[in-house]
Formats: sequence, C-alpha cells, structure tokens
Amino acid sequence: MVSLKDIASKCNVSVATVSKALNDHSDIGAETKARIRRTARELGYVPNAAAKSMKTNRTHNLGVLFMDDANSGLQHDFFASVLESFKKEVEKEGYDITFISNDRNSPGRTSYLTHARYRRFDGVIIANVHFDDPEVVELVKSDIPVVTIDHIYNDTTTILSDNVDGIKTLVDFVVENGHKDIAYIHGADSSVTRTRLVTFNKQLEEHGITVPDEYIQESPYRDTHGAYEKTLELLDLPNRPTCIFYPDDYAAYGGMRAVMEKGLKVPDDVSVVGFDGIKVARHIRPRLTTYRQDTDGLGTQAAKNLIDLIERPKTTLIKQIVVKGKLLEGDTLKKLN
Amino acid sequence: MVSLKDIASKCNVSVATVSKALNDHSDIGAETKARIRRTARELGYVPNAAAKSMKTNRTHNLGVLFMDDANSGLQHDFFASVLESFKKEVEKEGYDITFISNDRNSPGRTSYLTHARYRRFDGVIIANVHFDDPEVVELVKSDIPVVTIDHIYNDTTTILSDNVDGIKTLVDFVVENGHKDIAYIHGADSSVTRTRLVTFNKQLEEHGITVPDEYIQESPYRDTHGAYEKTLELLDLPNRPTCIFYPDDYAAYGGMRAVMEKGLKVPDDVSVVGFDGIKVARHIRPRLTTYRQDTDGLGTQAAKNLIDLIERPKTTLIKQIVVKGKLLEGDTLKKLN
DNA sequence: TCTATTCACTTAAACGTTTGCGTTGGTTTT
DNA sequence: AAAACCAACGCAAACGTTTAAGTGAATAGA
Repeated sequence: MVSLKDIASKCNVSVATVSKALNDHSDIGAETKARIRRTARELGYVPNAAAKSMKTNRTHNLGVLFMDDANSGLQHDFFASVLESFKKEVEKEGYDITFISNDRNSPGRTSYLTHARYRRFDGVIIANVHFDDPEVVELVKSDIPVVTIDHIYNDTTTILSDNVDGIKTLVDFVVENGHKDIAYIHGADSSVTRTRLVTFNKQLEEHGITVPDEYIQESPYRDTHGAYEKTLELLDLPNRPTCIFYPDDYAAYGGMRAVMEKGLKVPDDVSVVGFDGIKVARHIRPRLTTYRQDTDGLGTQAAKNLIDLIERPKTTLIKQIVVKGKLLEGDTLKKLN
Repeated sequence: MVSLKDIASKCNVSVATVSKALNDHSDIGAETKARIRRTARELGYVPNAAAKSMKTNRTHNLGVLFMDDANSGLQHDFFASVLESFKKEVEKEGYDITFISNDRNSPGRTSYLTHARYRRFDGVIIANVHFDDPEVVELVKSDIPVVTIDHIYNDTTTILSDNVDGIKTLVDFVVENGHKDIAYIHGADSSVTRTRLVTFNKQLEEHGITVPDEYIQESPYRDTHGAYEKTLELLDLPNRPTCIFYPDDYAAYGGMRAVMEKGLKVPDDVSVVGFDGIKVARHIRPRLTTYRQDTDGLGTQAAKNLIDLIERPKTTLIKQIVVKGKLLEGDTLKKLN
C-alpha cells in the first residue's frame, strides 16, 4: 500500500509537507501542492483510516446497536427502514456504520460498551433493544455520544415516533366512520405501549365512548399467532367489536386470518387497523388501514442529531424529537355511516 | 483512554511485556501475566483496534456492498436475511461488518475499492449490485478477498442459490398437481433469470409440455405493479393459463391482485407460484406457494468462505457453492387431479 | 568450573498519520 | 541598512500497538 512516505520521496519533500498538501493546509505552495496531489493520484494513494484515527481521535465510524425480542435483527422491517435512512444521511457527512455485535453468547464477546470503545466509534445509535439491559444502560451512560430511537433516557437524545398522534389519528378516523365498539390488542408492556394505550382510552373518552375491559388484550409485537388467538377470543364475545386495533401490521395480518377463519369478512363484518405501515402491506389486498411511521424522518433525524452531538458538542442540546407519521387508508375499515 | 503504557507503568514493566502478557505469549512469567491482566481489568483497559491494525495489517472488519435497482437497500427482504446470517456467523469469529457506502452522488465520495482500502477491510461481501458496474468489477479484481452472492465472476468465490433446483421443484410440483397451461412472468434479464427461464422450459419439456410464446412475459423483480399488468394480459388470453409463475413473492402478490380484480379466485380459477419465501408471506392468507431460498445457508456459507479466504489463503480454493432451498406449500396452487 | 541453554523480561523500531514549532531565504518596512 | 515580516517547507514527537532482537540471570550439562 502506498503511503505518504512514498509520495514524499517521489516528490523530494518531507512527509509532513505531503500530509499538509493533501489536507489543503495554507502553508504549502500552490505549485508543490499540485505536484504532490498529482503524484498521489498517480500512485493510487489511499489514506489509512486507522493511522488517521490514531492522531485525530476520530474514526468517522458510527456504531449501530439493535436487536428485538424475536431476534429478527435486520429483517425487522421498521428498523431496517430507519437504519437505511440513517445510513444514507450519515454517509453524506463521511461516516460509515458498523454493527455492535449482539450475539450474547459468542465465545470472545465483550460488552457493548467495550466493543464500541474497541472500535472507537465516534457515536452510537441504539434502537429496538431491551432498553433496561444493564449493558445498554452502561453504553448510554458512557461518554460516547448516543442517540436512541423510541426510548427516552435522561441525558440522551431520542428520536420518537409520534405514538400519541398515531393513535389519536386512528381513533378519530375509526370513530368518524361510525365505529363505537372498538377493541385494542396492544403490544407487550413498554413505554411505547403505555403511551399508545393511554392515548387510545383518552381519545375514545373524548368521543364519549367507553371501552369494556374485555376489549383490551395483550399480545407481543409482531406475533401473528398471538394476535390470531386474541382475535378469536374477541370474536367470541357476546358484544363483538366492530373494529380491532393491533399492535402492528404483522399482528393485524394474524388477526385478519382469525376473522376469515371464523367465516367472517374484513371489513364487512369486522374492521381491522394496524400500526407501522410496513412496505409490503401496500402490495397486498385488502390493503391494510394503518398508521405509517415516518421511518425516513426518524433515521434522518437520528443521523443529523448524532452528528451534531459529535461535531458540535458545545452548541448541541440533548433533546427529544418527535416525528409524526400519517394515516394510511386501506380497505380494512368499513364505513358504518 | 487507558493504554498499554498506563498498565506498564503501574506494573513496573515495559509496554512490550504488557502486550505479550495480554496476548498470552509464552515468554512472560505466569505471575507477571496474572498481575498485568488484573490491573488491565481494574483500569478498564480496552485495546485500540486502529493501533492494532496498523501493526498487524488486519482490521477484523469486513465490507458489505449491496444495493438493488429499487434502491431499497436494507429493506430488501432477501438480502437483509442473508446479511443477518452472514453477520451472525462472522461475529463468531470476531469480525465486524461495515457498509461500503453506495450513494453514488454524495460530495466526497470515493470508489467502492477506495473506500474498502481506506478502511482496510480484510474482505468484502458483494450482493445485489449491478455486477457489471465498473466500480464493482474493479473491487472484485483487486487483491481484497471477495465473496459474491448470486453472481459468478472468474476468480471469485460465489455463493449461489440453487435456481435450477428451485424451478425444477416448482415445475414438478405444479405438473404433478395436474397443471398443463403454465405461464411464467420472469424477471429482468440476468444470469439468474436466464438460468431460471431455461430450466423452466427444459423441465416442462421433460414432462412433455410445450409453453406457448405468449405465456412467457417479463416484468422487473419485486415490482408488484408490473406483475399486475402482465397478469391482466395473461388472463385476457383466449387460452388462459391455469397457473402462473412469478419472478418473486412480491410480484406474485401483484399478480394475485390482478386475478382478484378480474373477479377470479386464487387458486380456484388461477394458481399462483412465487419465488423467494419472504418471511411475511407466512403470515398472510392465502399462503403463497413458493420456493424458499435458504438465506441462512447463503449467509453462513458466504461468511465461512470469506473468512477461509482471509485466514487460510494458501489452502482455500476459489469455488462456487450452491445452496438448495425448498418448496413451501401454500394455498395458492389448485390440485387439478 | 566453564560453557550452553532456558527463562523472563527490555529495547527499539515500525506501522501511517498529524501538527506545533523551527528554519530557511526573500521581501517589506522604517 | 538594520529590523521586521512572510511564505514555504522540514523536524520531530506523538498516537497505541506488535515483534524481532537483545540482555542478564539462573539453571543445566560436560
């Protein structure tokens, strides 16, 4: 590999001069600069990121930490979308991204923080993990700039999907379409789940609608089978709901299956409402009525804020940024009026 | 950050001794070793990957290059699955993965190869790109160990999905179920597409079935709308096919939509066959009959072979590895006999 | 008793950069 | 004509490691 030294000797200048020339310092003559740059190109010089980072204490490399319960990793539609946008945005600023390995039982494994330190990441984005995992907490509390997605810590910038707006929008839309008997199969307990559930109840109250206890069920996120079973229960109720909310789009598909197997129709007999806006849902009939999270906004905001935190720590505040999504009308909600 | 030097001065030994102790060299006394390791732990020492890589010329970091036509990046179900398995496997051996940025029009961008050299990746995995892109070719021809997915170059190890087995399996299954009028909407031209198409024709010939020209149509991969339109054309034929093959599962959903909108039923009037086995398809009714590519096998094989190439170049052959998938029976194929 | 050998460590160079400070020689100021 | 300045470059240290070669003392072999 050709290094500064090679260029230096070929140009009869010192290594320092070459470095300065390539970094466009002002104390190198225009002519020398041009000559050095030309030979650098001719020799196919590529700087060495490792060497550079040793001197500058900056790697221009960001760590990515994420993993959900189902261990679906990259296949998690929502997160993959957020990450994709994040990646594009940071690349614009010259950053790369590297995964912080999350295989908890590999032989030589180290903690998340140790891994991040080993690679000297300039910053880290965290999403979709167990946020109360001690290792995650340790990473968050460290001096490494961190941005989290969808979970609030003290002293950490967070990018949040607007769950309040999401549920409000859906509730309003469903009620406007004449529904009064609305059930909610919500996800496993978490701050996001609580926010959604509280908003659900509150917003229905606004409309003067009270929800019977048996209409509120729990089933894990992204679990079609769990949603399927809970839906069967709901359908067996004497006062069957006319509309069912699901924790996410996957679950909604599980629910729709239950409805069909009962010999009922979506949306004629039971209306179905999802949450997320997974891409594939646009391609499948009936199109799911759901709230689409702005994954692009989430990823972009996360990127911008993380880079600000890294490059302009003095003037950057820790903050929480809420990103609104939007209603996606499909064919799974019946107009009752 | 605490370095070897800090440990050395605290233990009253030289830096070299510390390095050797931590790397378990044989020429350090057992007692000293223990003392050094203890203080390293106490001080919270974390090695510096950059410094290490400067000396060893190994980064234990692998580059990932991929991007499909639709620019869907990480959201590409198939590739995300392969990558996930790849990631898990390489992590076992202590490697990290970093994306080679693929935004072709960002300001300070460099070629794929330059990026890979800049980060000094030990190896690179390539998938889902335009394989005849000069930049990709340049990367492949370089001295960096490379493994490609689903595309054969000379002198490059490739992991291939078994398209021949896939199409054969599907054709056999469909024919066994009594179908004789089988159409194929295939993907855009590529070696994979050609393999599938040739196998399709050949295998039907084996069964004594000839396919009319108008049964063979082309539509881009993962394009539901294109598949939708081509399906409409097929359905309007006087000799309507009883079964339609699609380039992939997404396209199949587009096709199913066309069938339904024509007032026909899947599979009663028209049977539908996909390719890929995307995860979400298992959760949606009717379940798609398709050929599931073994993404886990592909990713794992890619990882193992790339690491072999890196760590044991003398004893590792460039080879092509074919990974079989398997038939996934769903509800979209009608038994005609 | 003298010479090899082994053990346990140290020395020092090297990897490829960046950067504060110094050193030139030449050009302006007073 | 002396003092002051500037433009253009070199010196050398430093970042945190690894490793070949060297050193001194203890042990073993003859």
